[in-house]
Amino acid sequence: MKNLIKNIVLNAAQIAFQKGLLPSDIIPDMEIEAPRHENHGDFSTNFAMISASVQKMPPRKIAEIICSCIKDNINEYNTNQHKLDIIEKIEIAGPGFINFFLGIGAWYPFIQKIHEQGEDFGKSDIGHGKKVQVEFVSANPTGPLHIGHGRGAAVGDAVGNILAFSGFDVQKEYYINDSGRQIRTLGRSVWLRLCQLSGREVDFPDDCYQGDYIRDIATDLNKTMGTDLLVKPEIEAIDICAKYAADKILQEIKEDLKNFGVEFDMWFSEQSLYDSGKVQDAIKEFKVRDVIYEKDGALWFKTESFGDEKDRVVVRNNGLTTYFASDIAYHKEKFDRGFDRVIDVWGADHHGYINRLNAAIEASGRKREQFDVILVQLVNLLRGGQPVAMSTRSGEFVTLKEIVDEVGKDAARFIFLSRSYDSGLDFDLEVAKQQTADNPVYYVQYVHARIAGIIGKASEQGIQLASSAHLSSSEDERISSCNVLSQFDTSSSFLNLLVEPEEIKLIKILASFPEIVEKSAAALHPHFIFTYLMSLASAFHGYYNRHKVITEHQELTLARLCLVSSVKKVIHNGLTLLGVSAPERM
RNA sequence: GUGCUCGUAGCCCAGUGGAUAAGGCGUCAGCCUCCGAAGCUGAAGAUCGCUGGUUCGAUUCCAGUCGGGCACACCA
Repeated sequence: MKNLIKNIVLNAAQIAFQKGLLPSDIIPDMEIEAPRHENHGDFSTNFAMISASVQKMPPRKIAEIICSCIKDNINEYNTNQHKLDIIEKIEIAGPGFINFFLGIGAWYPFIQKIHEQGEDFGKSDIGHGKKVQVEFVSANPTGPLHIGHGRGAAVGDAVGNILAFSGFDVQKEYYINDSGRQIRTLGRSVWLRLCQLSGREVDFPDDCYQGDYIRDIATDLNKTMGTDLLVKPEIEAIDICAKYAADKILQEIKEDLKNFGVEFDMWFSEQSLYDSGKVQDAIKEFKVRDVIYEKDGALWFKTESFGDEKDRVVVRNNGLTTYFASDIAYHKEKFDRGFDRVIDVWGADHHGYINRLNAAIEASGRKREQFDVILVQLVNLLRGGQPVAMSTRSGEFVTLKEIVDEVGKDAARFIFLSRSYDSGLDFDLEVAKQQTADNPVYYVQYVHARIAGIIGKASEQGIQLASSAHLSSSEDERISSCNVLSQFDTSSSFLNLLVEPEEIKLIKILASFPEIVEKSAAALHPHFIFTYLMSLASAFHGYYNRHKVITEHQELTLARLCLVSSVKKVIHNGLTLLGVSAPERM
């Protein structure tokens, strides 16, 4: 629809130039937008205002010329199968806006489109099949996932879904930090607990992992191979403990994510980068590119010349590589695997690493635009308005699993995606659990279930979705009103019976879904979908309370069933992008 | 101290250059003999932190300033 308006304006500008009404044929990049206020029309363009300087004319004058050219040709646009005007009125307003008022006939085709496209409505190809990798969560396998990981998981997963829906070839990946000191610390923590279990007197230092899950793992290990382990040399025993524990914790992380509705295409091990020599290869490559130098017995990467505040060490003077070294190798590896674009989702506390990683991307010969970091701000966990005390050091924290168990996957994900990840988020367990208006997930899911109820009721009354639904045995297909549409759209234009303001408003919102998805994909902001779903839900509830879908008048009933089942489909599509289910019953 | 980020109604928050700043909570007043009240309608509530700049136009971009959060290792 926006494109149509744009073409109309472009066309008019052409004609105006040819007729000599406008001195220049330069067309600046105009915007077509849906104005906030209804009395400013359905679409509006700033064409006249941004053209003022090139045309050397006042904006309102340009707007008048464009409008008269459009009006001369208006009949070209006003033909469709509903025999209703598409362009009803054009106005000049304010400083030079050209406002388009569409006739209701312009909107009915969207209902048909939604029914034809179903789960594909909203899809686009703006990604042109580009390969994109979204890496998220990537928590160390040294302890269970907590609420912050949950937000990152919800954001990363939704961004991946939205990009895939927009024509990108998306891979979701989890980077496993299974190398380095924290894994050794994990091994030591388990081993010390194991020693305690066998009755040895040992100190349990502060820098070890304190959580109860360490004891549980030690207990397991004690049962299976406790005595064998205790006679081994300490270093070897710690190594075994580390492997066992990391593996076990990773399995639990996978399980928790699965229960949270997140599935990764790839689990990538940091250790594998060392094993395959890729970390050393990357360092060699950087030496060849002359972006690495030696100082004080360490190797430094010249990140400062790529915009970082200072250079960074990649190999320490004790010969060990830093975490940054494997990160360089990992990101080089990502692009070597053929991704055109790489997106990392990080906790906001890591923002200090963006510059140095950007440096690594550029030094590897990639463009900075190919790499995005999504910084997800922290989550404050509350219960009934009171902060829940959490301390990693003491090992006392609420895990993602506990949250999902308590409030459910849908409520948790929806709340995580309800705000921009740029802002901190208060997550109140009591609110998330309540089935009240405070809890937005029910507000939206309720629409879906309510419509399912209406369609079921209509079906019971024999209003027909059922008779035309041929022989389908599945309930979903039986209640689908696609069949109704195909039965009617060739005959009378029964959708014309949808004339209530609330109905037109609903269709307009439905029609804007593809644009919202596109914006959401371009900005990498899933909460646009959230906001959209809330406004669609609100419009539906308002409509529902004012008008009956099932009426005495059969064609009107069918038209309304088509409308509400369109709403149901779009709600479903939006919720699916966010990883939230759309229940038939609640 | 340096860097990043956020300041919008009593509280939470949307709005990535446009016209009269959108919702929700809370408060007040209403709506179920009727397709699901997990819903709806109405009222009150905002100098968009402050000061400048860029422009036809700034909540939005830039600079400065104040306030909150975070980060500033040869740790991961």
